[in-house]
Amino acid sequence: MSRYNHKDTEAKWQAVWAERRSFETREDPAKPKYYVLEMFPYPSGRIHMGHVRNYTMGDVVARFKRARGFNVLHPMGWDAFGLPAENAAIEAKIHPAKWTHANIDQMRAQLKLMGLSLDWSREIATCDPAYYKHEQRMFLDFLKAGLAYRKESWVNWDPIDMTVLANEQVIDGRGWRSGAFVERRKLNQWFFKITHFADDLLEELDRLPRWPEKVRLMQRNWIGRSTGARVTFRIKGSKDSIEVYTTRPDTLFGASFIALSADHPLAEAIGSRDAQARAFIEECRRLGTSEASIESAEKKGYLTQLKVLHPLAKDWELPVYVANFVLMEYGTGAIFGCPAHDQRDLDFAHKYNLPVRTVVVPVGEGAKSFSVGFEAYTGDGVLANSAFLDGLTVEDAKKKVVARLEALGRGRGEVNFRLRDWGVSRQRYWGCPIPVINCPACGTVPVPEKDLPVTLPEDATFDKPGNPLEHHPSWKHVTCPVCAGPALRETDTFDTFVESSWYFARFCSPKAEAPTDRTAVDYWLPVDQYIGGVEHAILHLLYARFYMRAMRGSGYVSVDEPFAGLFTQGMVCHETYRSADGRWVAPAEIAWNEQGTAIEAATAQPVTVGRSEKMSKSRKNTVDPTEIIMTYGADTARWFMLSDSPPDRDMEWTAEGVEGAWRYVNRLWRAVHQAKPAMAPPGAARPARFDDTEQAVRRAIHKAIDGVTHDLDQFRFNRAVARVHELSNALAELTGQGEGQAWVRREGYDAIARLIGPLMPHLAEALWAALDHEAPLVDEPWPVADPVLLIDEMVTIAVQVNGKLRATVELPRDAVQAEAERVALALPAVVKAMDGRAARRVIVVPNRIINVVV
RNA sequence: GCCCGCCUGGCGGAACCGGUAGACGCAACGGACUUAAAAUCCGUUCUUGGGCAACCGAGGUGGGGGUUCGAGUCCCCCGGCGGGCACCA
Repeated sequence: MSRYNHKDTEAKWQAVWAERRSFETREDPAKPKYYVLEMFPYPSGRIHMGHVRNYTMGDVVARFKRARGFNVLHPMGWDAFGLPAENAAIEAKIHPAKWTHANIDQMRAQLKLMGLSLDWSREIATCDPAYYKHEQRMFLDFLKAGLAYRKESWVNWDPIDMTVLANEQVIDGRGWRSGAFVERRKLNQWFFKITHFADDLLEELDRLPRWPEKVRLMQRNWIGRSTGARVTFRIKGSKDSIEVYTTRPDTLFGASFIALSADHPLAEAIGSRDAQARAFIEECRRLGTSEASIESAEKKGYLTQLKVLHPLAKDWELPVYVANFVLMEYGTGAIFGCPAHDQRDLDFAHKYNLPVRTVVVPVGEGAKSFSVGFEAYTGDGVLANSAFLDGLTVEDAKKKVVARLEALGRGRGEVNFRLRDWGVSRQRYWGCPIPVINCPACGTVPVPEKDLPVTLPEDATFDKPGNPLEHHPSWKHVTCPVCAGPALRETDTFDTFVESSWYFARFCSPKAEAPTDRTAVDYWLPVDQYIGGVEHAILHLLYARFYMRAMRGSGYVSVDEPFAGLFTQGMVCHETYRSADGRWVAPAEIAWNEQGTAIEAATAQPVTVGRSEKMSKSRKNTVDPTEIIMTYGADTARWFMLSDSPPDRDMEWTAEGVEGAWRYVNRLWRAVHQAKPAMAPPGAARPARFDDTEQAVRRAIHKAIDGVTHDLDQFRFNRAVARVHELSNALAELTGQGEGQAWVRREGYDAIARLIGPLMPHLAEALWAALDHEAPLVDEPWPVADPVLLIDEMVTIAVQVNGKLRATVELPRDAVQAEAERVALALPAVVKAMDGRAARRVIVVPNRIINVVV
């Protein structure tokens, strides 16, 4: 027996799979399909451990489902547009396309070392015109369908990246990528009308049972549906009125002011003739999103000359403020303030000496005695001081007041969403060009389909800030397809989230003439199991859900929901190391001295060991997957990834852990070779009888098969790994030479090879071949447990006295209750614990526990 | 501030539907093999008391309370950690 050689073995089996085209897939209506997809990577240059974890999990699922008879689609591609390529162009003077493709080549080679069961014939890169031309074509469809539109709007402007960001890309007032404080600017922007599907996107979340509840909740909150009312306040001495949106129309009689957003048209109108108002509005805008601490920003208002009339009471006038805390983008951009029942309104009222009228009284409090002090009352209760609403519950009052407003023509029930339309314009080169032409005579004209794709000019320059497409001398100058006059091409490109919103559909028919081939997408979609990081819980997953609906509307697919199952994996973490002068030190540069303290290998100086954190370049606590694969092999890396930590939780990468996995790989290899001399040949006839030891090991084998099957079905990879360990420990107990043992040994090691097939595919193949099987394991079916062996004949039953364990007893399975009780009560330890007292009650849970109560 | 999740040995974690807490791995310690080391193999390891021992007892799943014959698991309160949203009317 030779030592296990991971390099030769892994290369050999990868070549075998490639040669047999084991993972190339076609539609086959005769077989059940299973579409497994991991979130495709951005080609940053090198794969990292997060990728390894993600793709290992996906590969386990793909190989497992394949063995269980599914026609499995498991593709891979590249999310290839994006800023880093452009930054490389600026910094390293290399063209984004060249940079991107070089990275893809390198990462593909790295991924291939992992032995993933991918159908590489379907590989796509989103920066390829053969991909994005379909995106452009679908955009034209969306435009026709009214799902894409352009509007002048306030945008989040990233002054470093010199581009617009979606709301979702602004984190704590900073650009998600550059970290720069975001400014507010008014620009003409393209939008996708995601709000058109707001209700549907929300409701369908309830029909995604195989999504984590956490993700569904996050999307629910993000969509933010609220039920309320739109109320019209007439302006005193004018025909005009102010519309407000409220979720608490029941508190209308507690109103003491109206507040307008600084961006409200009426506020702007006031500003145009009132210098003080104008100054205030400008102050609000400067604040915008650019201050990190909106939270601490003071609530301020400017009192206008306007008065409005209460819609439900005679001669009740309310003052109108312009306020810095009212958002134009939500509701109507105006609110009515009810200080008694809203904390922010209460603070505002105190600041500007406005009345506080309590109109909801908690149940059990007297209407006279209860009043609001410095804390607004937002709970449930009964209406008071509210005319026709008095005595009603909040719930009933809402209904009644809305009915009254509707009858008077002063308002109506309305639903609002927090969700905003998706701004997709980016002032960047390395993205998909938006296929429209702006003609001074004809306005916005779609690029005719025959002129697609609109490709990026290759000779763009990256030496000055801003959009290279805008700077390009000729690219944007075109003739209008309608009037043939001079016109300008749209120089904005799509947000890269557009490409990732439909790539999974393209994988079904990656070479189709049209964006999709209906036969293919109807066969494969939806994705049965999608796997990726929880950081995409909102943006990517919501956009993709929107996109499927839009694509369905244009006839490209017949499903609304792209991902039937979703699994969000945890992060890969590692200890951090810092030198005395504060530098981060990479794990590869760390050594341990004789006292067991960490030192920097190069300088022999001690380093401080910090807590385990997500692997990141900035903390330098990364471990290079390729180096691990070179040293230990892909199977070791995969095995360690799957061991110990549940896949949805963060895991810690440790050198000891990898070593442990490596030892196990070698132990299994040795065990099979040592067992072989006393092992029945494949397909040997089963002996007529097994002795107790043999029968016990057979039980262990079949329980392992059954357990691992369930574990893999439920993403409990760590448990599956533990079960394989248990099985190999059990097999090691077989030390005899007899015919029965030889047969059980065969059964056991065959089972192990099959069970680790999805987990450590190369080692599994090598063991399978060493076990004298001719055909490769990759085409072998998944083992099936013998149900007879899953049931024990004898069971160990715990015996408690007053809930405390006193003894255990071996009984035949399904023993008669009375018999079990008799045996238990006779046990010396039980008799002792009962101390002469009579049993008041005996609880017998069959095959499990007996509890004697005295 | 609002919403959600989590808390089990030295560590990662097991524990089906409320039924023997600590599977499996890591680490540590002891031993075997070896001139020695590595590798490998065997054994021990929740805490604590008693015993030469096999063993016998007590306590134990963040803290407190409750439901139950029985709670890591269910309920209430408190604490800690993590995540999401955050002027959303």
